[in-house]
Amino acid sequence: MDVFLKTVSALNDETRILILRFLDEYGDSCVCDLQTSLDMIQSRLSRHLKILKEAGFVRVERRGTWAYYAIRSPLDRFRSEALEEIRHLDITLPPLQKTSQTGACKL
Amino acid sequence: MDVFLKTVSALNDETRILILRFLDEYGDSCVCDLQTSLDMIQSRLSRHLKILKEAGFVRVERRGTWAYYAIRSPLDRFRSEALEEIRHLDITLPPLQKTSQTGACKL
DNA sequence: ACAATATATCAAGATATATTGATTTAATGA
DNA sequence: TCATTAAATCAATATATCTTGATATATTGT
Repeated sequence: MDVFLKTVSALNDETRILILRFLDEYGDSCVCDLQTSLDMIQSRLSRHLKILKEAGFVRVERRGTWAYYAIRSPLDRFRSEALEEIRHLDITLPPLQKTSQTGACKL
Repeated sequence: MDVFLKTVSALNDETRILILRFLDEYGDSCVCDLQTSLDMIQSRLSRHLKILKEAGFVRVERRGTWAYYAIRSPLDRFRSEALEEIRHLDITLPPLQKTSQTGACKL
């Protein structure tokens, strides 16, 4: 698929917009933190993170069994404009819950 | 639906990207010109034009039985960035066929 | 090597979106 | 008013995408 269409397609989902907004606000997060904070089951989150990654919005860094996702930097022009739009959306962002640091995730 | 999501959703389709690219290149066009030039059946075209209109990308002007569509101007920041991206895509744009001017459309 | 845990992938069903052909609406001209 | 034509909408089907629960993979510590 064309790159632009893939980029747009990745933006075309409320869940992914929320994830992007979350990562933009709180910075690097491991999947289990996202799970507890956003109250999503693991497979769903994993799927959307993959789509965001393949669309060039996020990067992953593995540390042990954990996978830390973050907004890619630098983003190209169109993607940063999209992120800027997302930044100004009226989204009620749930508070960050750092399960990964306080102990094991045990989800 | 949220405005941003609606905007993105409108971009998330090859047909609509082609239509936007076409209007950007050739300017105002009536539906029958789009039909012949892009070789699309009328109902399909009409549907996509409606989506583009409701997403704020195009405007319509009626002249008699004809409906002329054009890129809205000015576009807001995000939409113009999107259009700019589309402008640089590797799309083989079919030539403009002005059915509406040479006579009746008779499609 | 084995157990435990985090993450990724798979399969099935549910939901949304696109395509087509048929029908409806609206404007023009005889 | 009636016939004609452009464009919009509708109904049915096809296709794609999302969600969930189950399973697979990979890493750590014992």
